[in-house]
Amino acid sequence: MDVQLQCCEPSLDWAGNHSLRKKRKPYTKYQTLELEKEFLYSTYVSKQKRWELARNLGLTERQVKIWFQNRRMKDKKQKQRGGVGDGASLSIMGGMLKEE
Amino acid sequence: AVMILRSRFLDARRKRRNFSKQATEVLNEYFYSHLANPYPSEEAKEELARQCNITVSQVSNWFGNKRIRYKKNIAKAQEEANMYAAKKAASVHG
DNA sequence: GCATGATAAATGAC
DNA sequence: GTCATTTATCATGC
Repeated sequence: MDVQLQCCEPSLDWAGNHSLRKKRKPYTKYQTLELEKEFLYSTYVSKQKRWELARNLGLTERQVKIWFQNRRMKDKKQKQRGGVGDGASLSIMGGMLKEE
Repeated sequence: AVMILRSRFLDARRKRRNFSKQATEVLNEYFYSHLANPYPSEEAKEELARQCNITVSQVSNWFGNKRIRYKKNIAKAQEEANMYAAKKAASVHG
């Protein structure tokens, strides 16, 4: 909880109004799946492919570009974190399978 | 489908644990003592991570959440204050 | 039921 | 391009 009142110094310049920013809108399962599919072939997308993806998924080319940038960062972060085998047991798999 | 399963394992949200009271204390202490500029350097993050026994990424996550939620609470409190101030003013003149 | 930590879109510095 | 952020959302803890 942050109920520490600003008693003396409300001069927090870092808390500026970034409120003109476009609101984050989660992508659909289909959009994410198609993007992930393309990411498997190449972590970098050509301009032609980017145009096709944007058109087929109802996204802008800028959104596709940024998605691949964020996806590469996620990939790097996961690799830094010591790969996939993090000691997860197979017994948990069963619970996941019936969710989808 | 296989990809989704793998992402489920990699998604740490499904195994989230609250930080220890001491760790939260250390982080809050830094945050409020640097309220004018609550952006710890990479070195400071590493030191905080060591003190709190968490990763640097977790320190970054904590400060990111702390900044936005602190700012939001300030804004909400201010909004509430303005609302009651306006209500009081209206009742006086009404 | 919200507080909290982690992740997903989106921006901007460089 | 990377990368540290902002912000909303997700998933969990309690």
